[in-house]
Amino acid sequence: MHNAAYAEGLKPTQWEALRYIARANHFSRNPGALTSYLGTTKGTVSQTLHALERKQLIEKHASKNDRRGVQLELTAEGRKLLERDPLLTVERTLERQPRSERQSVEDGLQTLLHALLEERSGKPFGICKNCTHFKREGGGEEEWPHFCQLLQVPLSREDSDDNCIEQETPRKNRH
Amino acid sequence: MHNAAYAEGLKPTQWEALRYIARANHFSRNPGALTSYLGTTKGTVSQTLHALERKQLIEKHASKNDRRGVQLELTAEGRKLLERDPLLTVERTLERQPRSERQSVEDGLQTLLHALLEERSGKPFGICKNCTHFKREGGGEEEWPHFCQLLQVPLSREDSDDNCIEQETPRKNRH
DNA sequence: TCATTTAGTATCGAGTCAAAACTAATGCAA
DNA sequence: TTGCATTAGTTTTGACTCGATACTAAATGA
Repeated sequence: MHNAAYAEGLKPTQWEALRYIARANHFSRNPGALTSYLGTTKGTVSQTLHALERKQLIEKHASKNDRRGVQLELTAEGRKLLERDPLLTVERTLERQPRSERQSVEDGLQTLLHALLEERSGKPFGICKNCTHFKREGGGEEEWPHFCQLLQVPLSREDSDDNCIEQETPRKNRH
Repeated sequence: MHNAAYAEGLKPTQWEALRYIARANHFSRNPGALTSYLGTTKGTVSQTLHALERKQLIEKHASKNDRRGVQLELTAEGRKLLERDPLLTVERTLERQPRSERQSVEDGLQTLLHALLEERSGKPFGICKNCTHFKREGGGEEEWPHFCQLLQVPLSREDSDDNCIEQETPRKNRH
């Protein structure tokens, strides 16, 4: 898999960053959140983003609230390249397995991931709307129907379906 | 896991190479076989081995039969470092799972590995003594009890238990 | 108001990656 | 036996990752 991740002239980390941006909600679409997701350093991420920018796969915009902040967005080209993501092969292979077998692999890997994260004191990312801070229909407006009680901001439908760096789920099976 | 593989001042590839050398039988303990295992290029492997040599974790010896060849061996230090292999964490985590769950993860990943190898036209490596060319008790001598019918050479007990680049198993479940 | 914190960039040295050019030994064939 | 192709491995180059360190500029807070 490491090997496959050198496809299309990108490096493994560049693929990871591209995937991240595609799936992160807009609070999480910045260099800082990506740094925490990748578990690396700000400097490295800055360079990776610079490389992706040169390849015209992403764009950097100024953040609205914070003039230091950078908002990351995929370009059309970036979105298109993700259709040839080498990781899709894994997905397709898994989909060819019988449902029960696939399920047990997924469960096993999920457990492994959480154990590894705990040991490395990393933070799991998760879908916004599964979060303890998510308040359905708490936003009021049509375009921003939901609400985040942690950040105290209304949420769009898209934000709710994407990954968030602040996501917190009540964890079962902790030991 | 990618992240964890930067432990102990080594890079992911250096760990892979170290592990490989530790588990390969002596026909396979050379730069060429490692290149094929890693699915990369000779040049890259040459540099990685050079780095490991500088760190005194491996040694290069002249090959007996072929004066171009290089025989790779772990140093005592290299062997010792492998006891702190970051991948051992994964092993230990898996061992904490119930047997049935662990088994299904292993089966799933095995399937995934073969599918991926096939797609990338890579060659699976395997244990020498499970090979179609392996002839038990075909060597005659005490120190070299077994025999490889492909390479036409006697095999030591250690060689038989290790991975071989030439390994071929009669595959079930091919589709 | 001024010091601290936070968000991100720039630069450094070690190392990976593929590609290409290289050396030296081995095989093979006329 | 010569001579050429093949094979094993090294070296170099340019783009890039990685952590560490030093930096800039904006935000925060006492």
